[in-house]
Amino acid sequence: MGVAERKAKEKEELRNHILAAAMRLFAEKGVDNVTIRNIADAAEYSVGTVYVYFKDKSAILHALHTQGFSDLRSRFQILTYVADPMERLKASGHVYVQFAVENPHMYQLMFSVADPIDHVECAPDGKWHEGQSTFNFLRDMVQACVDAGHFSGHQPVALAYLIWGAVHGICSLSIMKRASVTELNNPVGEGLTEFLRMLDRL
Amino acid sequence: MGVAERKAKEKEELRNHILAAAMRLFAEKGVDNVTIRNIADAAEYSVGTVYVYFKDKSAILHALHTQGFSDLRSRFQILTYVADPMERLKASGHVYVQFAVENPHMYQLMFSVADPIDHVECAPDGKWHEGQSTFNFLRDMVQACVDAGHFSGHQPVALAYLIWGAVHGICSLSIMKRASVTELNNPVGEGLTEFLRMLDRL
DNA sequence: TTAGATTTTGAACAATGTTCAAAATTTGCG
DNA sequence: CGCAAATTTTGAACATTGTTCAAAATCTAA
Repeated sequence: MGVAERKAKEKEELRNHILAAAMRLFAEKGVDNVTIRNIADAAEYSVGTVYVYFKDKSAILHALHTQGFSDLRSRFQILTYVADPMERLKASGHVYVQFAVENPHMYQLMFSVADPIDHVECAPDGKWHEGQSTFNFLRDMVQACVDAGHFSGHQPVALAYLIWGAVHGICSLSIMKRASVTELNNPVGEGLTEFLRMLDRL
Repeated sequence: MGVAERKAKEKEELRNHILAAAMRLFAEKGVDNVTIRNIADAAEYSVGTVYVYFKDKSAILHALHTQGFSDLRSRFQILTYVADPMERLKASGHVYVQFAVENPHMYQLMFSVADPIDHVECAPDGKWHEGQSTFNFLRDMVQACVDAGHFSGHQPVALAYLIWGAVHGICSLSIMKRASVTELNNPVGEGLTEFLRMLDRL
């Protein structure tokens, strides 16, 4: 059945081709300014073909956001080589913030757009694996810090959520253009510095 | 000129009438699910009339978000009576979180939707007064804490931004349905507890 | 009363997500 | 190769959105 195989591969290739075109447009123009017709044009296929490979626009946005989490996780992967858990945790803060600042549109899609989660909720599984595995990585790092004697008096999982929230918050406010009121030159960087200084004392 | 006065009052009343209808729909269905036609229907006027009183949809969303900030600030007002600055700061965290949890759609509009800021940027002034005055309130509270001997080694404005970001982050992740992966019963409440515990030690 | 000003209307337009019958292409077989 | 069936691709068509604007309806003032 060599033909069936080749066909399957071609289908997958075209799907990726459309996705790549969507990603290009999207990184440049942001979620709100990409249309299905844009994507079809960029991929050099018709609108109908896009709908053969993706159920609807939410499916495309979900696929893109999945790539974003994949990218973020691969950046975290490097941190495995930082032995001290507290140093690893702080370094991951820098990695996270850098990812957000470098990919604001992707960051917005990953955390401030309803579509990807709506798509997940309608799936048979219903679980948000992208977010789950990323949070687990953070939770385990925090637990390693606790095991190393840090964060006494804190509840590890809740603390992990707070850490995520804090770093997310300073990125999100900046990306959503709410940080200008601080009149800081680099609110994200300075905010992170303050947070890491706090963590260091625990 | 009694007539001109009455006319002016009637214009303002109709504007508020439309806004009130928009607010009702919006609090119930969220930003993404309210259309101009919905608003016109709810206000019992035609689509065209809505456009007489508001330049475009962004103007409506901006007006709504302004009411949200007005509500939030009036909640903060009560805290003026908490004498100890550290207690005041912590109480304001609870007030902020409660506001967000009680008004998720409004919170989303205030911090995770581009429209209000776009509208501000196109205005003659160009400054985001709603956010500015709210941040100033927080900045002054943090400064009062510094004056009372807290937060040594921290930069007040950057710290204020971090505090805002942290509390915003735990609210935002929850409201945008990204917090389910923590498997915490009450991620917002537990996250805030962790944060206030951290602040207490500084 | 009535002419002019003001307010309100809703049909019409462009842009969007989505569908689907038909056209174009590819496959499998005699 | 030739050709029918299966597959893939197409783009016209539909519903819904934000938005505009000439006309209708209403109100004002003399």
